[in-house]
Amino acid sequence: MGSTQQDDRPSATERRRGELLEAADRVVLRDGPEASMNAIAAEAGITKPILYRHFGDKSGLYRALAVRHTDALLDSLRAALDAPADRRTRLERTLETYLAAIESRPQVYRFLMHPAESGPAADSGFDIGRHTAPLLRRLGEELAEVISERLDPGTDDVAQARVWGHGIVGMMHAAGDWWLRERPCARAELVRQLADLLWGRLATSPNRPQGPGF
Amino acid sequence: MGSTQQDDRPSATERRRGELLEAADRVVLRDGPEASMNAIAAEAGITKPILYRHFGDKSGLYRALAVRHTDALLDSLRAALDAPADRRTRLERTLETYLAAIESRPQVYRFLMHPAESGPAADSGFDIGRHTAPLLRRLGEELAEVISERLDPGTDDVAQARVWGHGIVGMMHAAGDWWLRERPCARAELVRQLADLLWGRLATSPNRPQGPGF
DNA sequence: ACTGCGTGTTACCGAAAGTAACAAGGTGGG
DNA sequence: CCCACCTTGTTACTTTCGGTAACACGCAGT
Repeated sequence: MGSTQQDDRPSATERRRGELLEAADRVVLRDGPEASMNAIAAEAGITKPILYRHFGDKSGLYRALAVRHTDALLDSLRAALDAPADRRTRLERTLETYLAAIESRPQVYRFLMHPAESGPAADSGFDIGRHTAPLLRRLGEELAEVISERLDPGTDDVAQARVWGHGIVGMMHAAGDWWLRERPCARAELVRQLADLLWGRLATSPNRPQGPGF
Repeated sequence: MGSTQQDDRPSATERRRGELLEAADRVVLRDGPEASMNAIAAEAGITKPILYRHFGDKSGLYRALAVRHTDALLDSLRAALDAPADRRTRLERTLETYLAAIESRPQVYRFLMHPAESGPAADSGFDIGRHTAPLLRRLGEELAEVISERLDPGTDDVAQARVWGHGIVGMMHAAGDWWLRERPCARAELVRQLADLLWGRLATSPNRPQGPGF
């Protein structure tokens, strides 16, 4: 507090921190989320304690790393989500953007979804989902915002927007995860089928003629 | 091989294994997924090497544990999914069942979703999602089966059923995870809103009158 | 020149996964 | 009767990794 410097340009420390993050990024993308702090330090050309001075602990480093990628992905998704197009087109573009992202850089995707912060925290309280990637939560909230901005609030509760936001994001995530592993179809096909699902096709599809009914 | 015994009743070894699993279950539900093998062994009244003889390694133990709970949950979900009722009712009952399960035993839920198997495997290949809980995959396949059983296959590709299965499961999971953490509404409310979403309400809801349009 | 501060080091601690190597108890075959 | 054999159990060890203490260099500003 009280620094006369406006610090618009990064201080030396901040630049160093950025360099360390880039080194960490290289290692994590090469070795996966279980990369050791020693390996990261070695890649950066230094030793462990410096990492700890900058990031506190491993979770801190990983959080900083995740924020970077998450911000980048969120930016491109926001663009697709806010584009001036009709609802269905925007949905398809957003799905497309997400799937293209996870397809082109699966290691990043894997890291973001599985931070694997297995700290010896010995937390006695069961805070569910402390390990789940914050990316999905942020995305869900973001989408909820867009939904409640665009949809008539009289349509239903405002809470509906948040449920839908998280629900849709979860659908996208799970389908994307499965698709990335099994590659059962082209990306465009997946996009269309998910959009169809959200467009109410589940409700209107006919039953099998001779099936178990309903 | 070649045992004349039909081994319908559990052998002594299998019974022991079951006891160990129950002890592990107690510890994991008390301490979370980061419970140490020592702690589990202590709870079972024995020492580590025995656990390793029975389960190979920590992942093995956790897998065995997860299979138990997953099977139990899948059984109750199958019941709701296959019940003789109309499509919407079945959907709502299934959502209800799932949410009730994760609500009543959040520790089990947390364990199943975050196995945290951080083995020193040093796998050079990036098999995405090796860490994700198999529960969701199994559930997705299960639902896909039900969908393709019941829906007219002429409606669209058979592949559609799998996309929808995984997508719907992901929606349920993400919404449930968020709901469990924030508790923004009653369970029945959440069920209704998710069902509405899948019933095409996203497509038919009107825009805000003065909003950004579309 | 002295005082800080940020950067860097080596050397260590503690916890946890995983692994010998060895001991004890029961069981069937000679 | 006794010996091999299998299962259960132990103690004691290695390795790896997250995290920390203590110390050393370089470079501002006063």
